[in-house]
Amino acid sequence: MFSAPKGVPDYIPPTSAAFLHVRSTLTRAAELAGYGYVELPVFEDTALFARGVGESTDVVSKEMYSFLDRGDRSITLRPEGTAGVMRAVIEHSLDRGSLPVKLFYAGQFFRAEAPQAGRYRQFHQVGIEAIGIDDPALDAEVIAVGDAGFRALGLTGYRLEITSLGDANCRPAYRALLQAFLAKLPLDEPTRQRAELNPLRVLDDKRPEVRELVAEAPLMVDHLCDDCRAHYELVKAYLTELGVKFVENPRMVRGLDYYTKTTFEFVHDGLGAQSGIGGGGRYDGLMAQLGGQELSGVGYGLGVDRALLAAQAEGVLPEFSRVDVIGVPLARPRGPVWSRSPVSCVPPACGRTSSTAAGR
RNA sequence: GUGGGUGUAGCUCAGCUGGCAGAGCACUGGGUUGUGAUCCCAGGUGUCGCGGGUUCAAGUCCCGUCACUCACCCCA
Repeated sequence: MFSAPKGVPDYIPPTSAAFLHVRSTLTRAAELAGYGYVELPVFEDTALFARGVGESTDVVSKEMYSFLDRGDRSITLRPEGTAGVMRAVIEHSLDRGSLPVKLFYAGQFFRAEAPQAGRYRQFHQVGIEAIGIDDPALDAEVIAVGDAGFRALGLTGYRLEITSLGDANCRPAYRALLQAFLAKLPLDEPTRQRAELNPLRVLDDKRPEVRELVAEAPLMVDHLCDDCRAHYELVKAYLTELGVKFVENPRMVRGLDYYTKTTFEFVHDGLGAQSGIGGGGRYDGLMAQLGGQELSGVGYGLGVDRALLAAQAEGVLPEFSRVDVIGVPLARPRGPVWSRSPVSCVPPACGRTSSTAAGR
């Protein structure tokens, strides 16, 4: 007997109806905000992700599904959406029209991780990208659209965390400062290596003893350059203006290298260890890095699978009825019976009769 | 990759200290009924994950193995 590959979910009735509901609710929020749909390939040139996401990230270094195609080209099943959207924008010169370019997508993504509650090897995201405008108002808009999607689902048990990661001006100096701080701490070897590769991640350590050690560590938000600081302050002001509630989390970590300035995450506590139901941020250097113009961008990815789990945990999903009408035969149907009814309808099945019909 | 938990009917699960495999739901057939609803009767429900071992006797105890799962890690 066959079974689905490890870590890959099947959505079957009745849960599949809820899955569609969640996905369409999240995409609807993007449509309502004026974003245009892009349908992009599920696999791309491996180098696109390596360069876009960052060679040193876990996603690229050990979680990609890569293979050689028949022409010996290295192909990778997409682990995230932004790099592919940037590629398409550049390839089709969308960035040469009016800015910002506003796009959304929905689909499957793949990461070869150990499966866990809310973490799958094939998972589903709905994402948006807004490209070409530096204005912090755009950051606030993107965040608000994501928040609106979750709210439309009926979710209330999540919080929005935001912070700023600085940019090429201020982050390198901060990073050196943090590494110098961490080097003086009595950390175990794996953590020491993490401090070397991605020092921010150490700030996010779950172990209480480590949290205590890094309690006094310098934070990026205290070392932002003037430009980044002003940007961050405006994002917060705009969010407040939009009525979007948020909390600042200066220790937030994102898994992709391209983020600059604003980053954010939607966190839900009802899912188990994998609490992020969506996240995103600004990525000002990415377009240029992938061979496009020097254009900024900001976007998010929302986890459909996790949003579904969250909605189930909160009990906010509507009842999904597969059919509105059931046809009952009074005599044995003698051929195919198919209803053209505008309501969903189960006609009497061939080869079956009710005991009533059979008895008369 | 490293730990913990769980593998028994199609599904959800009982099975206490070794002693003949069980319940509910679902399913099939029949009966009642102007529903394929409800109710009643009858019935498949099974390599007890797999392989060894201990024992007169293993679903139960021991070893191994595989799968699933949760957690670390990482993240949507």
